[in-house]
Amino acid sequence: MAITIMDVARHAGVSPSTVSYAISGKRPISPSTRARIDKAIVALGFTANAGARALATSQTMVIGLLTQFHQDEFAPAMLQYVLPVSDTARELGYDILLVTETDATGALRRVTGTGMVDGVVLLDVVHEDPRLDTLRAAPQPGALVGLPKRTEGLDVFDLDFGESARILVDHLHALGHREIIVVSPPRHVFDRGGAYGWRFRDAALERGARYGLQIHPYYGEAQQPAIGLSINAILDARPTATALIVHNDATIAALPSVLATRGTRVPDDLSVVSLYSKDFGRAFSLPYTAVESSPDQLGQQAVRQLVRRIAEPELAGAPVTRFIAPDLTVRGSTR
Amino acid sequence: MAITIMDVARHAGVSPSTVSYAISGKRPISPSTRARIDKAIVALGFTANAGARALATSQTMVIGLLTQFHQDEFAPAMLQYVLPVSDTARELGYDILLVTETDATGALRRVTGTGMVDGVVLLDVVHEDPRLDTLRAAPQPGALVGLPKRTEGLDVFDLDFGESARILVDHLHALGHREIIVVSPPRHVFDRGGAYGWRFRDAALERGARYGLQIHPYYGEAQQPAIGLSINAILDARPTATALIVHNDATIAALPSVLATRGTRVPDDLSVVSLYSKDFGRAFSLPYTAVESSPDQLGQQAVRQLVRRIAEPELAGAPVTRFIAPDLTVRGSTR
DNA sequence: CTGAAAGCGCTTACAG
DNA sequence: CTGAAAGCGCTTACAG
Repeated sequence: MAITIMDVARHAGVSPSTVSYAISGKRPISPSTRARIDKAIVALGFTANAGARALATSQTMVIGLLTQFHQDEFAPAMLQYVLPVSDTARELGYDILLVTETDATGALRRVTGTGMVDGVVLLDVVHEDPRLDTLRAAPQPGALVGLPKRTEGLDVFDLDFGESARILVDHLHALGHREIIVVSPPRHVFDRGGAYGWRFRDAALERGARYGLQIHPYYGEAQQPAIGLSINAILDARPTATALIVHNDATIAALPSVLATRGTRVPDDLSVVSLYSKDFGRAFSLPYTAVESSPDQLGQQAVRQLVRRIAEPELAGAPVTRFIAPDLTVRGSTR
Repeated sequence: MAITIMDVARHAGVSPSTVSYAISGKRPISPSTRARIDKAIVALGFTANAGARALATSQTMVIGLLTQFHQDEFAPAMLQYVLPVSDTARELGYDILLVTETDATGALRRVTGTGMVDGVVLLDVVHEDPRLDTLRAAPQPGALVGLPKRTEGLDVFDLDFGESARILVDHLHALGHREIIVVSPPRHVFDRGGAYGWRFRDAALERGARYGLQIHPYYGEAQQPAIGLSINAILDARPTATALIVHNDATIAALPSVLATRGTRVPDDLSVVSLYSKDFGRAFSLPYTAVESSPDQLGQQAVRQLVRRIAEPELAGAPVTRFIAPDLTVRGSTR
């Protein structure tokens, strides 16, 4: 049906292999032959069949993107990761197969087993992620966004949550705050093994202890109206606290309206700092001083490393675990 | 490298074709043969190579999902469409190739030309969408989400924005409101040809005129702080208006905080109605009576129709343009 | 500089 | 009920 390399060859009066070489540039072609081939390609509107090429080369030029949408997750945060991965992949010549199935392990087995992809990026990796065994057994390489318990043999990329917490505590400490509330992700994130929760919280506690600060850690909520109720309860319970560190997407997104309703002014009544990306902050109009969570850098680095491993396995070297250095953006929400 | 149908055949002591038939079920296999084949498949961990299968059958079992991310777009709204499309596709046995390139037309040509996909879903279709000519020329079928000017030969799915506007005007009219503000999408959405903008606004104006209401249409903004400034300016300019219809994702998301800051109470000082999806409302904790924008239904219907056209082209019939019937959810934001 | 041929791993008429 | 063979549309050693 569609037009093939045979059609182009006939039209140009050469053999199919010559057309193939002309396209790939893998061997010299005389100018006149090349011209005829180019003309034929344009005239017939030829594009090489991806399946045939994949079969012949064992390369699909497709990367699988494995997302996880927990039912209780704050959805708007996900797209920030998907887009940079997709854009970086395309820059490097790869397309993205988006895999959103609930049965993530089965899905991973499927896309690697069928050879649909040359490699995979796993998003939202948790402490004991069931996908990792499957990934290790797969013939294709993979890159993780999110730090699991065991990183052996895997390329891992994550924000440095510990350092992020220390930067925020340092910032508040330098301003003279002595009693600080920390709102973590919801409890179920900890239960599920989202290590970023305790990595951030524990670092904040430790740093606070070193300075002799009072740090009050709380689990946050993921949805309204629970968010508003919990913030109000926490602030009521800690009337002498002067600063709030929010490490919770849903809570920080709702915070402006929660505080406005409560009549709490930032930074006059309360200093607020957080951790979110530029895009997220813009979407939700967040005015808070925050560590940039850099989903674009994470996605980009993961894809680049993955492609390196796909393209030149021998040169890619030992597995890496890379933490993005946090970057504080001051927005005047602290006093 | 990976294990093939030949390996399975050898292991089971049958021919490769028999293995293929056993897997596809396209011809009867004796119980004992079938048992040996099944055992071999499990023992070797065989999964058919997708590229080879695609080449042999000219079916990839992949659907291309063409998204458009306008730089000024309100990103959190996009994922609502992506997920239902992906989930529905998987239910029907298809994977999703996610295409996010800025050069949407070129990308569409690429994925259809290489035969990477069996069909495509175009998201966020505008009035004069440059992708449509390419789609019409492609050998694969496509389904649109969003109504273009010319629908010839295409399957189109969209919310009934006209009816949505009428339902909201009717609702306010029945409550006795006589002067109503309508906030539309940003002007650049109209400029770009996002027909949902004027379909909604014009229907609201027409309906209002029929009842003898005063309807004040305004373009909304897409980002803070412009959103807050514009809402404040509009409300100041129309002090006698008693109701606000918001057809603008970014504005409705910011409205609770804008109104709280302003000291405007809903519904005591102002009745507010809008148009957004359940998930969107939950993510942003929106308390407004609204028409449900049903991205899940749109995505699902588009994929189902597309798969019908892929699987049985002759039975799929003439192209359809289908409008989802709007559904009002009353949340008590009107008086 | 170019061509003929084998092969990638499946599916599916064609035979029996 | 099963097998041998052709073919899907490319790529790439092998020859010249």
